[in-house]
Amino acid sequence: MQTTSIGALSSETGVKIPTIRYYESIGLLDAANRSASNRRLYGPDDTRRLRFIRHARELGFEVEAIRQLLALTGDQARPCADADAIATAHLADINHKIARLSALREEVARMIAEDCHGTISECRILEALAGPCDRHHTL
Amino acid sequence: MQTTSIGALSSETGVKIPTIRYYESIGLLDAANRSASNRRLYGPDDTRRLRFIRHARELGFEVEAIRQLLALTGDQARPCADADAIATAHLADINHKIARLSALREEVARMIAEDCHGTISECRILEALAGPCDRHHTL
DNA sequence: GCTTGCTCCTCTAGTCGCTAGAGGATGTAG
DNA sequence: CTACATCCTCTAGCGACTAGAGGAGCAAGC
Repeated sequence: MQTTSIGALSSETGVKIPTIRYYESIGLLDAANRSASNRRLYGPDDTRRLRFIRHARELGFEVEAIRQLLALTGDQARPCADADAIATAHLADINHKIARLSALREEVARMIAEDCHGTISECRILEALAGPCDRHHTL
Repeated sequence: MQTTSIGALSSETGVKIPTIRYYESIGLLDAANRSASNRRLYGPDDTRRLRFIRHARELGFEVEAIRQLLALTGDQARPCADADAIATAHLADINHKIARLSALREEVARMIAEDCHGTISECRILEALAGPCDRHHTL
């Protein structure tokens, strides 16, 4: 049942070959069965699992969180409040990041808007980065 | 004129001591003068420069961008269009990150809203992560 | 059968921006 | 004089990969 090479798995899932090997090395993927010539062989289950991992990574879940989610799938009877908790914590984290980036955008945009009049010595961007108390000094 | 220890510089600027040494090692800060007993000594210029670096890092500028900004400050006559270009590129990057995180937030929020009814085997979160074509299989 | 070129293997080291720790020297206060 | 704080250098670790060396195997064309 295991006929897929690592290269085929890679193009099926969009995960690079070294990354697949890396996932194996950290235990996110089980060690693959090997062919007679020691090449890794994969089956459909591996494709699904790797797609799950990739998708979760794209959504910004950390490897540790993915490990937990995968562990949950091993226990069909367990209440999925656990998965919910992981996702909810992740959502809070996302909101936090967005808030910080938005504040940052304001600041950088303001910096650019107040731009300069020709030379570095008058540049508002560098002044803005130097901080409120340190204008007109050398860096 | 150079009387400040690394510890004092650290508490003045909020940059941790190992980080200051690290900045020196990568050339963001010049190698500090040393006391008779080989301790680093800093003056007000270092404090300003380090504050600039810290502020720019907090704003998410990468070390390489900061290096460029600092290089600009060395040439007072140069048009600050360069600084503007760096900041503008950074702003575009921030906007891109915000857009991606917002899309992500939608997806994770939807995932959570469609939550489960008791057990893992029915959990929408895990299904959502498995992707559109891979529901109801083992991972 | 042989060569060419692709894929695969393992292993090590590099990326970024720090952070932590070992092990030792020096400075300061009581 | 004894603590203890602060400093020094050096090495290794973090997360999540990525890149490269050096070698083996495999499939296709001649």
